[in-house]
Amino acid sequence: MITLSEENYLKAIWAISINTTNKVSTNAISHEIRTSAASVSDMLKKLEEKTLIKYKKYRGVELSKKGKSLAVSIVRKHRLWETFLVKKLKFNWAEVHDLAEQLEHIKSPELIDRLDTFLNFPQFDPHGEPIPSKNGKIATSKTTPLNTLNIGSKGHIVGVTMDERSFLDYLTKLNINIGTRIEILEKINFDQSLNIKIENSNQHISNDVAKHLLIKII
Amino acid sequence: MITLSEENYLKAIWAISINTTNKVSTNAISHEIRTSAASVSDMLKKLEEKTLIKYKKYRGVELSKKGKSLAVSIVRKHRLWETFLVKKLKFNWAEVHDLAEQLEHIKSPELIDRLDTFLNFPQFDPHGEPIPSKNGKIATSKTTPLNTLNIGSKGHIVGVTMDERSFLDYLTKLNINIGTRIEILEKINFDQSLNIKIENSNQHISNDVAKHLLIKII
DNA sequence: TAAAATTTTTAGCCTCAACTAAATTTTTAT
DNA sequence: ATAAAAATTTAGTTGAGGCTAAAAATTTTA
Repeated sequence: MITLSEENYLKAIWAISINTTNKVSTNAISHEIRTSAASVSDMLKKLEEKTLIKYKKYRGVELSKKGKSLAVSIVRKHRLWETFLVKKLKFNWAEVHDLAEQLEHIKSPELIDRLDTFLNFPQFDPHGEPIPSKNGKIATSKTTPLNTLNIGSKGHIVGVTMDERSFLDYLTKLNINIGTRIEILEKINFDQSLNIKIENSNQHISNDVAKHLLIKII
Repeated sequence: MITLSEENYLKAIWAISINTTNKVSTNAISHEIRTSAASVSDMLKKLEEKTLIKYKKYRGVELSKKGKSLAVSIVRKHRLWETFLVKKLKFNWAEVHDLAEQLEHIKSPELIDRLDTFLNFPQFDPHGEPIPSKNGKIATSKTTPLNTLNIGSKGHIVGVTMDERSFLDYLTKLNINIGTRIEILEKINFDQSLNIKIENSNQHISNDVAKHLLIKII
């Protein structure tokens, strides 16, 4: 049986590894789940023991086939629950992350398939992230982080790659949501910040914010 | 912060204490949650420490006001989740207990109130048990266990007081559900078993089954 | 390429919530 | 009213999953 804590480690390793081709380091994991490197080291031994990861001391870690499939199934649960919370219970998108962190650990394959059916097989969660299918497939759409676009580019927001409450609350304040139209007006060379047009008003955002916004270009 | 295990103890103590006026014994709890009496003894000390129960060594236990209110809120969550699973996700009533045991521990008062609203403030769960209101009120309707009725009594099933899967599966096989019409035809003196009419067919059930069926007499 | 800095692991300890075995208290029966 | 039985608590372990401090391995830098 896999424990709640093991599930969180698998999810963290998966989340880190989508952004790099390298093996995942102990330190990266300890940052991701806010725990000590020593605790991570301990846990990696247990996960290796259960053949959920491939791990050589000091050499980083990657998920095994079994580990990856488990990690993806947790992500599927997380995103389906978020969709339920927003679509059916009328939570706003900034509120649902922490709740979904709890709900994703409920054990029942039957439950999650029925939830999927009830929600009519959604493809994306409230933050625009793709919901893995039952067999582990994850839709990818050609999207670009806002900070990499050129001046004059137009498009609309299709996703965010950060689910911290403070970030989402800030977006809400800026009137940015999934589907919002956006245009790059100016890039400030000094700090890579951007002047953009959001629907019909002009705004200034930092590079740090821009890099977490995914745009579909028109 | 209250732990998952502590929540289960409070719920168990509450469940036992609705059937007796006496204090709840260590042994009764150990049976209810299938653990050793020694473990219960340990836990009672912790709950007393947190002022969730009133406990004197060797003298049994009762819930404090705070403990009772917590226990009832867990029962509320359990029954609302069961209602959701049956009404919205189309599970059958025998399947939902174990799932609700997991879901009842999700921490978020906001979530459970929204779920209540989404379900349109149900009064009873799929087993006919009353759902405590937000402020802890529990509806009581004058119902009678089937085994205490006299020959000739007629009524219909309004609830069951046992949620083990094997029991509910058996009821389903007998065609017994919430709302089913029932009439007492004969009582066997030897073992207190009953011949009853269910809708239009005659059946024979043990006293052990009958005592967990709640009837509203016509 | 050797020293310094960084990363990772090991060692030892802690808490929680279980367990068994033994001791103690309470209840029941003779 | 005792002795036997039953119930309960205490004592001592265990395993998960954290932690800090110290040791070891790897990487960076001068």
